[in-house]
Amino acid sequence: MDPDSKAAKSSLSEDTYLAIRQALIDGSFKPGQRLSEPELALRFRTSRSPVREALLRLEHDGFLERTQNGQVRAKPLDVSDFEALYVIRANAEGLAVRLATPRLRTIDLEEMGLRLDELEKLARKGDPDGAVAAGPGFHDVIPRECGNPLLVEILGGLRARISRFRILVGSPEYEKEKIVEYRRILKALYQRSPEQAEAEMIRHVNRSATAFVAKLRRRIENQS
Amino acid sequence: MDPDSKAAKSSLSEDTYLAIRQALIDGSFKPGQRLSEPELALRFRTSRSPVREALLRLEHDGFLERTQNGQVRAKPLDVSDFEALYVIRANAEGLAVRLATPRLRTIDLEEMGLRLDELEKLARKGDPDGAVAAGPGFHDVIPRECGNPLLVEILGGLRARISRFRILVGSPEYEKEKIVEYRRILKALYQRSPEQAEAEMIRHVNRSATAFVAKLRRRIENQS
DNA sequence: CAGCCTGTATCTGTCGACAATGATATAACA
DNA sequence: TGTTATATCATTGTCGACAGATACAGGCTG
Repeated sequence: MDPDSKAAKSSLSEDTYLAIRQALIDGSFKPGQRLSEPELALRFRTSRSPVREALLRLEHDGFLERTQNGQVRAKPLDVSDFEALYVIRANAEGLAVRLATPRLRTIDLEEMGLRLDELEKLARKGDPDGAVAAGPGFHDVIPRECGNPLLVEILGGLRARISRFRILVGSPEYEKEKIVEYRRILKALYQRSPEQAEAEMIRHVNRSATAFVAKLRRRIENQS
Repeated sequence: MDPDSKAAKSSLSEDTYLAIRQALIDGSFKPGQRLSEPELALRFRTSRSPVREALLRLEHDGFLERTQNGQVRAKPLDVSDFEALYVIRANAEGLAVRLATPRLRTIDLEEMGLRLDELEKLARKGDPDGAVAAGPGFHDVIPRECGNPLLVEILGGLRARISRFRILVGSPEYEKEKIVEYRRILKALYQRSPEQAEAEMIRHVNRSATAFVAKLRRRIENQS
């Protein structure tokens, strides 16, 4: 069997899609930068057809935009877009926990607890990279068990689009509040209270977003 | 200026996309039916390239799915998919009203009130088609004013996917409860209460969904 | 020196072609 | 007659080519 069931069959289209996507997320392709099909085809050693498909998908994913005459550019990173994304994400993450609450097995909660302890340990040692790495792990258990594949897909798309904004502010620094919030969510899960878990999650995501926007605004002010 | 700013520039890709999409929604292409690129190219008098782009977009839109070897089929209509869609839609519509509540001008509320009166009048006269036509009108004012373009897009996609299920149960019949629910939402809007508007909207969408599922289940039982 | 016109170069949308892969129908055989 | 092997056929992924459209550079003019 396929060890990774999510893996689409390898093809030039798929590879090109993933490569361009990565370049957009890590900033190799800068916001606003124009991307021409022949150039990309040359860069990724393929022809225009796979590039075209990749660009089409990325446009649909919200990474690219088209000028009036079909030219493609990396979507600029506006604060307003970020906020629009995050409002929706907060709601979606909230919905995911709410759906997941009755479905999570005790073993899942224990896994999340362990990851949380780990995260806290790393944070105490002042290891921000480790802390960042452990954070998403916690976040992945919930969609995995929410039982709604479409929601998982939507959430994945939102998170990917949001992750692009990190090139503006660097890696996220560790926040003490995060652990407190995670513990609150976990507590609500142990109490099997969907409403409370949802409320805590939404609060968590929103606070995280406002912190990010504040950082973003500082950056923009300093640079201008 | 372009009278319809949403109108993508006319092209074979776009036309083919819209045509296939329509065929999927109105049932000309049946759930599970296989769609081959050469065949579609022939049918729409174009070459495979525009067809390929159209199929790619439709796959991303959730109308199509691919077998393991890349062949494309109209996505089957499962009750579980319907429920997954509707859970998300309920939340998204709720979010949309919540965001729209402080932004709606009185004139918008009056417009919605008028449409609602109209709807009620048609319903009393026993004109289900008219009632159905007036319903969505009410629903469109809110996203239009919610101030979040991404949310509008997501909602549009969800509604389109859901609308495909109508081929299973025929046109929706008029429901008295709908008007009551609309009036409740409108009342919350007049009171400028985002939370209440959201709660009423979610309730409305959820009830509508359960009614639909019930109808669907009856159909399936009768047919089998 | 600024603004306009024009020619050039590039890009996108679309097309047909080809090879490799996989499905399908057919025929041979137990 | 059921099963298997085979040959045929259709389909997808990828490529290069072409035409129309557009942006850009450079020269011309006031």
